[in-house]
Amino acid sequence: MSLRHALLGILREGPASGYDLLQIFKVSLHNSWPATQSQVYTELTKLADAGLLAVTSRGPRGRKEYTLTGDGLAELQRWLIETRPEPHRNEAMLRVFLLGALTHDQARDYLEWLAKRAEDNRAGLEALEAAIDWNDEDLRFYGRLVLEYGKRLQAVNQEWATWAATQVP
Amino acid sequence: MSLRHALLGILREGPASGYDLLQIFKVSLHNSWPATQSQVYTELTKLADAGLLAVTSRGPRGRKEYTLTGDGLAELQRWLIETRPEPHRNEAMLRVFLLGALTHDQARDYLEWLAKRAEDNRAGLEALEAAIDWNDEDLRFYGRLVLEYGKRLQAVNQEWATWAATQVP
DNA sequence: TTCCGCATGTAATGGGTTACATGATTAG
DNA sequence: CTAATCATGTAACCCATTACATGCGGAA
Repeated sequence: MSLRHALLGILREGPASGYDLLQIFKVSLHNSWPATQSQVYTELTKLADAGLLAVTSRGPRGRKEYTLTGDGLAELQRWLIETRPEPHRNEAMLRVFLLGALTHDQARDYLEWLAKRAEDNRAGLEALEAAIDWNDEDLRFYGRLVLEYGKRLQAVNQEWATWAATQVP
Repeated sequence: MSLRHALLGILREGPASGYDLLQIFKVSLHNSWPATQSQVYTELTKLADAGLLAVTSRGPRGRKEYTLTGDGLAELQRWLIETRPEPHRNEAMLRVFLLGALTHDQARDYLEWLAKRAEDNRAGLEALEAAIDWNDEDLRFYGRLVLEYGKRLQAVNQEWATWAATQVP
């Protein structure tokens, strides 16, 4: 259950509405933790019911602004300290594992597509880096580390996929 | 719905029981696509009902051996050719994003733990590589590519996490 | 006044995890 | 005989995705 903690974490920066949070998910968090509109709104309601968030103001069009409570911050810290991430699924690699079911040409196509996607992703991250105005806040600081990771990861993805395509007979 | 295709793909190598498949998931596939016992058995039943697999023999203790059908192979190929993987969630990075909620010491601990885990994973992959007896079959060939990817990925993970830990004030 | 963007909510469905439940066979 | 391993199945719960459904406010 990590969406919950992602929301608590973003709200640590300051109050925001569900709509605001969705925009943040679209730009900064999309690469590490995608979330849908439906999911965000239902989770916010649950978090407010549980007392981890509070509705602190209401605006036009039914807009509700949520603020992190003391309990919410405590839960976020507990989760970060007491639990550790599980290794995650990698569908791209599962597919490589199964490529023996295709012809060599088809397999090579897939690997070349992976290389291209990695290159596109890398370019997207460079663009994001240029677009963000970096203040010295905590989230910006750690966001920078995540961005650096993304760039390194996409570089490896691209190098590996390019190499792998040459290995197919 | 990828577990379905993972099962079809493994059964392309030859008939196997649910129990056999679980062992394969434990050793070879655990890193790219973990699956639970419960999930494997229910999915096998569904696949047989759909005609993508057939029960071709029965052994002691109710053992059922499943064989890939023509329809099953066709579905596997269709999935590999017509669909492409979505980018996946990365909980480890989500956590980095949220580390501003902790003290610098606690954040550094987490990053150092990540580095250590990457090192352990890498060692595990080396051991796996040494343990596998490599025949020249398709699945072995592509399995080798996946293994190479795993090693490169863990190397980047380790380098990045080690570097990131030094960046924390 | 019309369209776009803001803004929220819910229902159906599917996949994954945990837990429960059972029992046969074989090696020591 | 007894423990470990082989072997399968099901129910409850949670999370995520897709689709449906609604409506206000501001800009042109």
